[in-house]
Amino acid sequence: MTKTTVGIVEDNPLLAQNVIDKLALSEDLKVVLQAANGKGLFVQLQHQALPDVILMDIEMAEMDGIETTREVKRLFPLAKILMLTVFDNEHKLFEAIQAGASGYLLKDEKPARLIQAISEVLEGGAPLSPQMAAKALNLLRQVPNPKPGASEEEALLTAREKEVLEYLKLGKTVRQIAEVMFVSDKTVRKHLEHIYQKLQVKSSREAMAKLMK
Amino acid sequence: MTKTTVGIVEDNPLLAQNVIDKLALSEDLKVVLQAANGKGLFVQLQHQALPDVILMDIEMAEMDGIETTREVKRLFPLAKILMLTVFDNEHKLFEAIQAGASGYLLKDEKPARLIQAISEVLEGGAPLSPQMAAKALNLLRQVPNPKPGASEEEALLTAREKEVLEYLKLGKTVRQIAEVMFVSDKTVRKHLEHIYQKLQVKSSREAMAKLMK
DNA sequence: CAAAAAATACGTCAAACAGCGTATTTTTTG
DNA sequence: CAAAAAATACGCTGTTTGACGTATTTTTTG
Repeated sequence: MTKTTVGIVEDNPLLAQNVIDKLALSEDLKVVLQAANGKGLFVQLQHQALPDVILMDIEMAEMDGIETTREVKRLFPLAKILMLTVFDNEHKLFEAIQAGASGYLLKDEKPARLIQAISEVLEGGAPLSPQMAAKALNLLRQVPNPKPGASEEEALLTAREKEVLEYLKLGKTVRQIAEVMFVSDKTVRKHLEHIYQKLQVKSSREAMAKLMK
Repeated sequence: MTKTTVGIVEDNPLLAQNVIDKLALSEDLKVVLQAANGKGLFVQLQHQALPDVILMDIEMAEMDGIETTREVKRLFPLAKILMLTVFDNEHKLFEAIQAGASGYLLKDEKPARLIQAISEVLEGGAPLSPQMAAKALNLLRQVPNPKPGASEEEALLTAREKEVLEYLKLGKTVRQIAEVMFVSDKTVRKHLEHIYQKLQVKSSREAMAKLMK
């Protein structure tokens, strides 16, 4: 089995080392990237692959964790980002989630919990410390409509992909779409592949469901 | 230290016993109340105190977990309620949270996790299984309208058909729908046949397209 | 201009889907 | 109560879809 690659974005060297030490206890993890802030992260991502999981500090100078998360998700919609923080601030939690974070932990988590959280994220779960989960639920209860425009995700699609999606939403089959777009059905299927990838769904139905709310 | 009192509301005697067995592994817990549904719970609450935590099944006849939770919270705003379910249904999760649940776990949680979850709840936390947490975050990101829109053509459908259609609109596969509805996939297919006939469409996509305008 | 991204296209495979027939049990209704 | 409708379930068949991999051409962009 190949190791899970991990990236760390944290501006305090001591805390960064602390996290690295915790991760070192697992055989399956390998820290392949370390940066002190968003800028540093993007510089490094230009000549190396995206790690499977990124551990992101929230409080950073230069380009903070929220902003960085938003940008990473924009460029790599499938990126998995785990926020780490010392403060359990409800507003930050909300922002982080909106930005696309997959989980939210306190920095003093035990090594085992941190390692477990990483595998949870890879399996599609959302590791939250109980206090954070409580705040998340609280937000869900209170806010009847905290959400502005829905499909931030559609913006990730290329023009052609959006076009395909439009026809999909009209209930057309692949063949019908291919005809009206004057391309082969293979091409339409390839577009769909990319669309599903970006929207993180596995079927046309899921895609439609996601887009009609 | 005095023991934490626990109540169990679950209409399946086998599953209830299963939960009781898990809780028995902890010295600090004591099951002081057991009911098969909301009605039963309220009858018992008339002559005994509210337990520290209530474990509540979602799927129940008579008075289901969501409705019961809403009522319990109305009468006892400080009650701590942990939902237990076999299905990871996003809609139900949302409803449960709105109703006031403090946590949401799958029924097959390991004993240790269940016991831990109970203490988390008492400490103000919100234990969620990772899958549930992921769904919660998802809801937070794109706060949905859990309101079913009634159209003219939908009126032609039977109750069961409408139910199938709801899941279809959520992007579920036939298999997933069959599981949630406790019927075979053949039955769901048959329902779909009838739905398509009545809506005069030939595929799930067309059906969804027709319904989302 | 050179590199990167997008659009195009083909093939293969397994899973999912839709249509059709049939049939039993439950529920509703006249 | 008896008839009708709905819900349940199985089997069969052909079609469509989704997930891979690969590859060429066109467009965009730094």
